[in-house]
Amino acid sequence: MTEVRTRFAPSPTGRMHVGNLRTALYAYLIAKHAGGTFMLRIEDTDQERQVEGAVDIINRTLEMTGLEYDEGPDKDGGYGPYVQSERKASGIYMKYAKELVEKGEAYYCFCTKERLESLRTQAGDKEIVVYDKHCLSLSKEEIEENLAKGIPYVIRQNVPNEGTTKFVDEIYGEIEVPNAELDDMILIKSDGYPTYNFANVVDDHTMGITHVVRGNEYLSSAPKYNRLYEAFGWEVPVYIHCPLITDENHQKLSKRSGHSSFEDLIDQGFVREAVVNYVALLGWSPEDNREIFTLEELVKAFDYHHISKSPAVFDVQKLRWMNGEYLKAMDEEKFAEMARPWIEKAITKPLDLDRIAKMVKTRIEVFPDIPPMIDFFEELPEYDLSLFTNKKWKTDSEKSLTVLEGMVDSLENAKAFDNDSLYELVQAYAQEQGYKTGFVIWPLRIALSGKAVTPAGATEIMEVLGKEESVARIRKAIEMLKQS
RNA sequence: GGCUCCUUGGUCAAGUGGUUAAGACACCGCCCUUUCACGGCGGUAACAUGGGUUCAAAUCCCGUAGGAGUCACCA
Repeated sequence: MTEVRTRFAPSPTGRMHVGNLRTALYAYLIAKHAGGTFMLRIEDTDQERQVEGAVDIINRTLEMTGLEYDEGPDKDGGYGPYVQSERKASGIYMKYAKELVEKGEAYYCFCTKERLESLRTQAGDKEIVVYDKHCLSLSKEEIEENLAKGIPYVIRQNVPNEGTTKFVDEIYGEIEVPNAELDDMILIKSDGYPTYNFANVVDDHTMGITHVVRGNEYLSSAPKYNRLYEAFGWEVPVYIHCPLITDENHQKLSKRSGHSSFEDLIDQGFVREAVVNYVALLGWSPEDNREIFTLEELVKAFDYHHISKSPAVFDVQKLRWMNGEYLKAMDEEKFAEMARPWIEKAITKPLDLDRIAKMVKTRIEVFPDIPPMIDFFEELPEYDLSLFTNKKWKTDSEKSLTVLEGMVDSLENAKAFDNDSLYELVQAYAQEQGYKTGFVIWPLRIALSGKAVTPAGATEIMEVLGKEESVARIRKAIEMLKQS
């Protein structure tokens, strides 16, 4: 059996959205699962859409996600160059295009933009152009003459209007389309660059790609590819079209519609492993019911035959859950380090930030959840006295006042101000008074944090806050309660 | 509009002729708990639709409906 070779072939036009990322992931997994080669090829045939620094983004994203390629622009594996503009310079595309012209599978076209415009027709809510093969009838002499005159030209694929073309996709099975539907697509543009479609076929073949992994949006152009492979007499690779990833409105994810790129997600506080893990599960499922996978585990488990056909909605909710799982499983030091900048957004005082990180670790899903959760450490927020009323603990402002007044002195005089000692103190007081512990804890929490929900118990908050601040906050609560 | 693909709970999904139609997220309830969270237990909720084929259909066939993709000198 021949080695499996897959490729990720992005065009450098900006940030990488999750659909792209998943395509890259699947291509990587398919290659690695089979012990094959994963390649990066840069498709920069559109000179106008180039975006400065986009190649860096691609590299950075692949590096961050762990999708290490075996061959690429900076890693020659003998199939280079790996950048299409460099391959174009060698004349490879033109050479193959001319070969097709020789075979009658392609032809020169000198039509002007204006003439093409006149072919434009309305189709539903869209305008489309179907080329009318006008230049196919040009004689050899006319073509020579036009070329000699330097009239701009393109080379188009010649698809007959009769018959049908079939192709086989590993996921979708056999698909057959009428040739009349297949436009005579441009192979070589008037600037001499190949189009994506043509460069793809030439490169995939010359670079030994065995499995073409790409998005479902290309499904309808696959038959044209097949015709090209057949015209050249090349072996058709295995096609694996991945189902679309859509937003909650079932529209294809795209940069243009403002959908999140991988880097956006990282900026939003997701961890890279969680994003990769989540994206792997959009459109593919393992044989067992497992959901949490490292990249290595995905490599082992990934069988592309289990890729599904129907589009998948990108569900941020579930990504958040998964991210939370990753945070919980993360080791403490690493979490503290990653959480640090978010903690510092809310806290400038010299508190025990690692301790706070620990509190927050099992209670958040993404890092941005942190600041609003802990801001009370920095400064006691204004709060409503109604917070002192709690049904479960059967307490209210009046009872809270009693409790706080009953506790404040012993807290002030406490020798040890750590969590355990404080808890003992609270418990002792509760027992002595015949209260439930929660009945005492509740007012303390409110007084200390001004919040009904805190990332830790009252005694732990006191430890972090320190005696002075804690007592001050409790006294303040007593004042407020008295006044009301 | 033509062509192509898709259609199991709100979402991701298992399921390939016989199942009480898994599981996860979300939601709800209970338990645990120093609140919340975590964790544990439980619950609501699905085979788009109409015809076939078959003893038997979520699974096979046909139609219908709905959705999506695509129809550039963009990829």
